[in-house]
Amino acid sequence: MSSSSVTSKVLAMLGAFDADHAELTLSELARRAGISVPTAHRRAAELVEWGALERVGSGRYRIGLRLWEVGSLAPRAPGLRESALPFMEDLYVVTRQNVQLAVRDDLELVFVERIAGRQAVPVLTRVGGRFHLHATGVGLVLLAHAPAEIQEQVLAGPLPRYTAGTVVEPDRLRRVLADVRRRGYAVSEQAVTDDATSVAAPVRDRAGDVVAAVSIVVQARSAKPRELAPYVLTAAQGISRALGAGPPSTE
Amino acid sequence: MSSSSVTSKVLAMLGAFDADHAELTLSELARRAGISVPTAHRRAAELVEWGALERVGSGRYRIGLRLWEVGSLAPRAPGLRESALPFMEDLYVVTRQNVQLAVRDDLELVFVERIAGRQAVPVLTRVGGRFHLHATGVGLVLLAHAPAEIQEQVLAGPLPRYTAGTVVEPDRLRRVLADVRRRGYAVSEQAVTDDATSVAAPVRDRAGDVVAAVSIVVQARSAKPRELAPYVLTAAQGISRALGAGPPSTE
DNA sequence: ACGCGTTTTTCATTGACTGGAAGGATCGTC
DNA sequence: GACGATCCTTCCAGTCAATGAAAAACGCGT
Repeated sequence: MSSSSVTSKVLAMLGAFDADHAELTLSELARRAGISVPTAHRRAAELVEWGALERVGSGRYRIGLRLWEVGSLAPRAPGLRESALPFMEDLYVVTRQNVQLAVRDDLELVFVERIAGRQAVPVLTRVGGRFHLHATGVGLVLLAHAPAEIQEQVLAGPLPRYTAGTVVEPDRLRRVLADVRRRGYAVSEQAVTDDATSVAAPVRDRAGDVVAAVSIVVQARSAKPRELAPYVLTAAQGISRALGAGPPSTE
Repeated sequence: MSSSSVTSKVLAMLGAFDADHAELTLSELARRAGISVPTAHRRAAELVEWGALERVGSGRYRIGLRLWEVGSLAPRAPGLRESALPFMEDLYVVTRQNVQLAVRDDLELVFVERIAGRQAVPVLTRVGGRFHLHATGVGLVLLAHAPAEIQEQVLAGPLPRYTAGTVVEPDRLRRVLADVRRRGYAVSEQAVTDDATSVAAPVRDRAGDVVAAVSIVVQARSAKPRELAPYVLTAAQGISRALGAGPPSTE
């Protein structure tokens, strides 16, 4: 795909938006997409007409409802979320803590769903957002069960440090991952923020492959991972069953 | 936008997918998008490389995770959902029934969020799906508060009938809409399926405009709309407050 | 009214795009 | 294994949609 094709330019325009740049002027959009202003203007007009972009009163562009609608057909995120939500609800009702669901895409995780009650600890995640695999509970589960070449690529770094508790030494992370697989769930203690601990478990599909991870995120100072794990594992098993997975077995 | 532009063809390809056609062969994709097979093949390759489409083992195409990620930035759906979810959770915990959030796009509603416990009545909605405005609870709320020209267009029909209870006569629908505005909430009794009744209330933004509607859907035979309304109204007011709306006032 | 930055339009040029045709791949049937 | 049908992938001569520099229009602040 050459960066001179129309499709690549249109996609670059869609990719110009992120959580910190949810609204863009035409000039900003052109600059971030790496194309000329008149070209961005013309392509934007088509995208607006179709609904992929919307233009607000100030003349700024933002992502449109239609794009989200079409994106809602993606089986790996909203489709998965549909199956997982009842079990995540149950987990939320029982624990009243943040419940999260994530999938792996290449070397990163993508947050698919999050249930956050109003008393829950603040988390840095955003549904639809991406994150590194090596620090969060869900990330550790996804990494521990990822193909070997993915694990090697992640372990080859860079592994950013978020807190003093983030595991960034490859050898140590390897042992953490082996522990996740042996134990059947992951604990991430103050590895992303100093006040949060998460417990995560793997979600499997019909073929038995780990396709997602579900977790709860609690206050670090009141965290009791060993007590929480059965709840998370139960939710993960429920979701797995909904995805057609067989009964859980020891790995 | 001419149907001969590249952008329109790419968008037509994305639009070729729907809930009943979540996976498509190249030939189906080309046919549904109205373009030639070689053109679809080339554009699909670019879309796959970027992540907007994914290709599965059978060679079929489906919507890709990246498109959903970008779509998650759309303020009118997932952004709104973020603010609404805690209040919807509360409503779900109290009622244990289906909770839905929808927005209006032109002459239709789009379901933005749905919380469905496992004991709740089956509903026909899909997050990201569209529906007519004149039958569901959320649709009636959105229509009742829509600009006059939108209301006139919807009332001009066609108004499909789903059940014997669907209001399809324009004069009668007008009175229903006036009732929704006067009362402050909408009741849709067996208007979509024979076994479901929904109670819906308006969600307002900072400017006081109705930007969404929230509802619960319950079994028709056990429905008591007047008892349920306060719960729905409370959730709607909570969401409105989260969106920056002022205190509720009599309309 | 003026200056400046942003947006929108113009237009000659051309490179990206096109689809019919050909070839390859897959699958089911005999 | 041969054959036919369908789908997928590539080729290529011709076309036309796309391009960006430049100009015009617009909006805002002083």
